Amino acid sequence: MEEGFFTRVYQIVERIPPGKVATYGQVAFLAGSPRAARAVGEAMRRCPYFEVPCHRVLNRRGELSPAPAFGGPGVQQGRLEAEGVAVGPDNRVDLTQFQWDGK
DNA sequence: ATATTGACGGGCA
DNA sequence: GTGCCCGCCAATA
Repeated sequence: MEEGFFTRVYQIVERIPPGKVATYGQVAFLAGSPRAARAVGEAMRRCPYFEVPCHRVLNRRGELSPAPAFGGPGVQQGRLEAEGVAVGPDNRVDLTQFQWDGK
């Protein structure tokens, strides 16, 4: 019963606890395709359900996704800070401190 | 069916 | 540490 690669990615993203963030590569790895980070980005861009905390998924550098894609500047940053994630002045997060362990 | 795109990752300068 | 090139996977036109 394969519901699609996207659905699997959404399940993993929903597993990310508040106050933590994950990289596209990590989600792709948990999804079963460690090289499908790009496909994960597409899934996040779609974000069909609001239950999917796509704002917690960052790139390998801990940079937040393009603000326009989130409906406006500061949206993703505001959500992360509201959960306890410190966002730097360059819209970056310290992955060494906030990256999800995957458990 | 093929071609192009896209919220990416790793390696090297 | 940042920036550029190439490669990977899945979805869309």
